[in-house]
Amino acid sequence: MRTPNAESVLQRASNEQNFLDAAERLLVEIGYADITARKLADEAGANLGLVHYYFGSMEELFVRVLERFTDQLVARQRAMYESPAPYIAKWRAAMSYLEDDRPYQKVWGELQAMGWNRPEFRTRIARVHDAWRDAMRASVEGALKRYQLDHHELSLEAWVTLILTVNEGIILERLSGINRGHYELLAGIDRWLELKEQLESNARA
Amino acid sequence: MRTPNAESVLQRASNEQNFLDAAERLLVEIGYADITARKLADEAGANLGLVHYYFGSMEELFVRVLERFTDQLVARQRAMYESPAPYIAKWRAAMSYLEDDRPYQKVWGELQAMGWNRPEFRTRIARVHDAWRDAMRASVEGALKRYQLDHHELSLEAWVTLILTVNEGIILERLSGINRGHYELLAGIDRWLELKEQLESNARA
DNA sequence: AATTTATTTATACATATGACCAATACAACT
DNA sequence: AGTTGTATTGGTCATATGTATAAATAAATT
Repeated sequence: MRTPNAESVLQRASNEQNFLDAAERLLVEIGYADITARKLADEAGANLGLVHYYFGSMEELFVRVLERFTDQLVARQRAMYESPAPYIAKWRAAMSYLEDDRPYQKVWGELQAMGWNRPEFRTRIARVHDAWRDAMRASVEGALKRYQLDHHELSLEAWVTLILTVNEGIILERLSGINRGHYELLAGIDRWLELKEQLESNARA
Repeated sequence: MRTPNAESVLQRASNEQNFLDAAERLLVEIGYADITARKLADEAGANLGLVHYYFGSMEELFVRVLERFTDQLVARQRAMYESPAPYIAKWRAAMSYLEDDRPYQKVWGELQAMGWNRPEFRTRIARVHDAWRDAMRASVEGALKRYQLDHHELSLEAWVTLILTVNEGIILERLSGINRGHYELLAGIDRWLELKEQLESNARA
């Protein structure tokens, strides 16, 4: 008789994570379309047979990759927007992610592209978008009030959509190696936010 | 002796277009990753051998799809922005494309996703983005002057980037079945443009 | 130590794939 | 009609792929 003890359960989990890590690296390096069970085992430094021993099928492996990645993504977004920092700080934090996390964005892009042709994936990706949207809404609402933009033409939902789509558009362009105008737009928005912030703090003084 | 006459040259070209059309349909229906020579021949209603006879390889077939599609895309963008219509009309034309051309957008998305892992593709896609940007610049510049936005915080390049990335973000979200906030944002921008347009025409009167 | 279960390895297998080719059909020109 | 180059067809081939499995190895419990 042999029941798995705590240690071997941990070991098993760690081995699975090793495969998921390898899969993400391959998403970055070669994209989802060229990932095979053999390349994955190779990248993970493990035996081919383990892919199916652990995950049952490549399909299931990709589901696990998607689940782990999107869970992390949502957690990160929530953490960022839930902080009590002023909106401009959050904007800048989001922008620094945009700069630093190229591999992350490639993974996200590949997973989205997979979703375009797999309904199960697509619905999960749509849920992550919704979570992102929900996480940032309160923060944007506060900023609109603080900067007195809430009586303008654009509704809160419209502002949130604007911010989200600009972000997504920039990420998408970068995946194609396009950078033109990005710095100018982001710097311009930064200046604009700073101006609003100053106007507001002057008014309060 | 037999030299190909005009008719058979046309016939050949038409057969090739038939394959390219079939490839685009498959991009929409199943995505680039699942397209095989056999599925393509099937979709085109032609013999498998012809794929290789006409294009030499699948790789070359995809290059041809990319070339034809991007040429059409650039031509369409130029035609739209070169018209003498006021900016709000161009914006509305672009928005109606956004509504009507779902298959077009799926093809464009798939080609971009292919580009993420194929440098030759990526550079061509970047060129199309540049062409889009160049085509709209003069038009945006005119609008900024007309609506007296050119002395604001955002430079011309920043405005162009803003418009482009919002468009791309919306398209990207739609590919994942996401529509939240799109109507509100687009309607809000439309109202804002209309307001600017009215202010301007009143000032002139 | 013996037994039982979990893990790992190596290999096998049916199928799918891109590429290729020989044979045939076809159309144009002499 | 005969010749010549093109278009089309059906089939072949080597390789790659996902999955399965039998054998080997390791580890825990009795």
